[in-house]
Order: sequence, then structure tokens, then C-alpha cells
Amino acid sequence: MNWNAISFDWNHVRAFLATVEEGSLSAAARATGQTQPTLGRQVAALEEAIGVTLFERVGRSLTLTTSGAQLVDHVRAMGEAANRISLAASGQSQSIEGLVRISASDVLSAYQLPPVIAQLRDRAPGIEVEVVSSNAISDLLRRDADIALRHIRPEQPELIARKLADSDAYLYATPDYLARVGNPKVVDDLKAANFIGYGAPDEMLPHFVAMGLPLTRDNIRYHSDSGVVGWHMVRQGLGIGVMSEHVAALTPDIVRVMPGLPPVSFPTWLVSHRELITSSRIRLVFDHLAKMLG
Amino acid sequence: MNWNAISFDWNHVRAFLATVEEGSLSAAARATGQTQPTLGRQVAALEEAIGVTLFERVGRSLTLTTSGAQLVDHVRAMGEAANRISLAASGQSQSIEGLVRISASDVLSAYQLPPVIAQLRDRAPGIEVEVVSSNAISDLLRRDADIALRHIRPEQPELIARKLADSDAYLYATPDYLARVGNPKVVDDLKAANFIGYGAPDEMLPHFVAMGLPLTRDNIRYHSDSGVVGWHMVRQGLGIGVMSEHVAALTPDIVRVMPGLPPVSFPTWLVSHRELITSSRIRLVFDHLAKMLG
DNA sequence: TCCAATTCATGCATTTATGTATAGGTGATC
DNA sequence: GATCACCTATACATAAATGCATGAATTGGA
Repeated sequence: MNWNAISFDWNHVRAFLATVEEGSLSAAARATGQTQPTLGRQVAALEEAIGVTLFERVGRSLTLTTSGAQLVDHVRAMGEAANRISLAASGQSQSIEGLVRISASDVLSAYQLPPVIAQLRDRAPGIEVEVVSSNAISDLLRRDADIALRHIRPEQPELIARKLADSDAYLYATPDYLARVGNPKVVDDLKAANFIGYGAPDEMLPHFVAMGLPLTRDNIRYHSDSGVVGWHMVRQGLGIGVMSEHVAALTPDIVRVMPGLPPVSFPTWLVSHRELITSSRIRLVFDHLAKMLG
Repeated sequence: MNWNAISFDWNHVRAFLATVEEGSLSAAARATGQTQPTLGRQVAALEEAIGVTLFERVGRSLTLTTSGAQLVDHVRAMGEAANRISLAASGQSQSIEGLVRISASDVLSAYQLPPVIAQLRDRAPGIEVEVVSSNAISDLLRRDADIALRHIRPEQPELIARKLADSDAYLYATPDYLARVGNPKVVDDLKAANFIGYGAPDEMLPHFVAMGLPLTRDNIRYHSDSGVVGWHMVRQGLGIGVMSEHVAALTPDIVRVMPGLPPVSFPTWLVSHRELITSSRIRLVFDHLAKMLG
């Protein structure tokens, strides 16, 4: 190995990568927990060391030079290798004490996870649990969480997934609200009802249509990014919402809309990283979640 | 990107890599131009940062732990990415001044390269040339050289190779030595002659046999790793040696053995790295070598 | 068994890098 | 066009890493 060729400061490469990814020295400083002068000096030092001008200093912002752009792919590869080192190192941990981060949708996090974690506390009191309540998908690859609960099967080969039991979802509302819309008996009776959307309304509508409901965009008057907020709208009598029967069973004063309507079945996947699952701490939480939710 | 996961000191990863590759902290320090205490502290800091004991300190030497061994692949990948950054950065250099390192066999380096470099000096006086005279093959991938002259076609896809003219090699000796072995006229007359081997004798013998010479291992009494040293043995009348006609033509007082014997033809390849050849300085030297030696 | 060579660990002075505070400049918005 | 928000660059005091010198321990060979 010719060590001289790679004798530039590797931390400066990370500074360059962070600056490219975050868009500015200041943003990179915020993201990495360093300061803007430090990042600026590190990038300048890297330019000096490898003899390539990476950024064009024009006005308030930096733009990549063409030379710099041709290095970015290799720099990203270096960052990904660093990430794999971090993953593998975490996977080597055989300590039964320490942090495990679980990512799940906010509904799962709020209604189903707490009792499961309570049982885990009795079984492994040394484990610290952080619930990353997020409806975004890309948590595991970004290393924001160690274990994720998802409703779609992950495709990445570096992830391992275990399918839990399928759940059934039904339409729910308050008796009060149902009376207000005339106690619907057939799907056509729902044409005048309000439906609660989780996420963007355009995203939710196809699911309702797939259930055989004759709805249009106008039926979704109230919506929220948060499933918990949406469910609270249902509980306040603002409209009809979809919910898994497990969560609905935990909610008093809520009734099923048209009990004859067939349910929507959806899967739940327990996901982790191939290299992380070798950690006995993460493995223990993974198996506990599989047993309790499966 | 979760920057927190890769917030360990990346230079410490290089220290770990160097220690694994070189076998000890002291050897790594010598190889990387740092000191042994620095390397030791860096590896210890990395262990602390990622929570993995990398080395077992037993006696005077360190041995990888199983945990450490499982990180090595990822660490190597990071080093290779760093190497590609270095390559790409060198390739971005559009400066016509600076160092270009040429790797070639010692015979080529000593007899054929100097006049070519003299012409290059007149054409591009700002270019500094280092001739890495080595019979080892793996120079370009180790980044010991920017351009290499080889007699076998390189197979790696990241290398680019241009074939130069084929050369003819003949047997040579001093008239004095030929008289001593009875001025051989047919190949069977060579059975009692001494042949000079370049490299290991077992490696050289098959080439002589392929030329149709009825030789055994006993015919190779004098040999050297260095082709230049071997050729000087021929010039001193120690035996018969193979040499390209170009080099032999530069050597006075040497005659061809049995002029009727057909030559051995061998190719010469000019090789560089795909990412390096984009450097105008390296490109210029590459093209000059191709023109002068082709 | 002893000696020489080589290894890793530690104390200390010096060099180097970092953060804080601040100045200077640019682009978007009202 | 003035203001605001945001960016980068620089000076200086402090914190951190490095190299040197040295010590302690182990291996291999005479």
C-alpha cells in the first residue's frame, strides 16, 4: 500500500462530504455538530492537500467545481464505507445494556408500542429504548434507527425483514357523527360523509376508492400528516377514519361504520440491518417485538 | 445522512488499517510517516469511539480480535475509496508542471528510458520525472507509479493499456566466451554453455526451453533479480544471455549467438490508470512514451 | 542463559486544530 | 431600495493532538 497517496486528512473528506450533502458550510456545521469556521478550514485544507479546487466561492454560497463534482462519487463511497464500519461495530456489541432505537409510524408508536416496551422493561431492564416516531421510510439506511416497523416489505438486500401477522382495518366514527350523516347502511350513503385523511388527501383517496367507497376529493375535508392527530379528529366526531381493529379496540366511544363492510388487510414487517442484528441487545428487542406483535 | 453515526475520527480508521496491513504499530508508523505513540493512541481512541476492542495486546505484538477482524473488510473498503479520491484528484490536475512517476523493468529503465526522457525534457521542461525501476508488477494499483511499461497485457478494467511495437530478443555473449565454448553452430552445441538467468532460475528455464534450446537447470549457473546485473554478467563473459536487439545494439563488444537462430518476439504495453490519464501532465508523458517507444 | 533487537506504553514540551466572537458580503422580500 | 436572513472569512484564546525521549516487556538466537 502506498500510504503517501492517502495521507490527506480523512476528516477533511467528511467535511467536504457534509458540505456537499447539506449545501453549505454553515448547514454542514449544524448537521455534524462542528462550527462553520472549522468546516471551512477543513475543506480549504483538503483542496490544498489534493491540489483540486472543490468549490467556487461566488457570493454567499459555494458551488461545486467540475473537478469537485467528479470527486463526489468517490467521497460518497468513502462515507458509505464509514457507515458500514459504524454498523458492523454496533453489530459487534454483545452488551445487554444500552440504547436501541425503534422507528414506527406514529399510530403504532403511540398505541401499540408502549405496552410492548413495558413488557420488555421487565425482561431486560438494562435496555434503553428510543422510539423514533416518524412516517418517513428511509430511517434504517440513514441510521436514524436500529429497528423499524413498516407496512410495506423493504426491498434492500442489506435489510432483513420478518413478517408479522396481517391486520384488518375498518372504518370507524363516533355514534354521534354517524347519526348526523343519517346512519349509513350502504356505501352510497357515505357520499355525503366527511372522511379523515392521514397524510396528503390525494394520497389517501385511492385507498378509499380501492375499498369500494364512492368518494371524491371533496369527501376528505380534514387531514393531517399525523395518524394520531387524524384519529383524534375521528374521536371528536369530525368524520370517518380508517384504523386497524387493534387500535380501534383501545379507543372507547368509537363504533364501526357499516359492520358488514369487508376489512382492508395490511401486513406489518419488522425490519433491521443485517449487520446490526448480530448485536445481542438489538436482537433481543427484535425478537421481543416479533413475539409480542406477531 | 446521520452524521452522528460516522462522527468517529476517520484518520483513526487509517491508523487501524495501516496497523493491520503492516502488522504492528511500529511498522505502521514507519510506513505512514508518523510515530508509534501516535498510531497507538489513534487505534486506542478508535476502539473507544466505536466501542469495539480491535486488538488483543499480548506480549510485544498485537493480534486482531474476532470483532476487529469483522471490521477489516469495511475498513479496507474505506481505504480503497480514499485511494480512488487520490487517483481522481491527480487526474484532475491540468498543470503541465509537476511529478510523473514511470515504472519499468530495470533494463528498460537503464537503457531505453533515459534518451526518451531527454527528449521529453526539451518538450516539457516543467515536468519532473521519477523512474521507479522495479520488476514487480503491481505498481499502478498500489499507486507507486503513474505510468508503467509492461511486457504482459494488464487485465484490470481500471487500467488502460496501449500496445507498443513488438520487440525481438536474441541470444548474446562476448566473442571471447563463444570461443571458449567452441563457437557453437547448432543448438546442441549449447548444451555445455552457461546461461545467465534474470530472476529465479526456475522461472527463466521454461523460456529457454520454449526457444528450442536443449537446456537443463544446470545450464543456469549465474542469475540475478536484476536484468541489468545479468546483462553485465554477459558483458563480462560469464555466459549467454537473452536481450532485446535494441538494448544489445547499445552494448559494444557483444555478438549474437548463432545468428541463424530465430528471435523471440515480445510485446511492450504502456499502462496507466483510467482516472490518472485525464491529467494533462500524465497524458503528455504517456503520449510521448508511446510515440518514442512505439 | 544471556544479549540484542524489536515491540508497546507513558511523561512532557511543542505544534496544531478548534470554538467564540465578529466583520463583511449577498440575495430575497416587502 | 432598505431590511432581514443567511452565508463565508478572519483574529484570538483555548483545547487537543503530535513528536521526542524514555521505560518496560517480550521474542529469537548465540
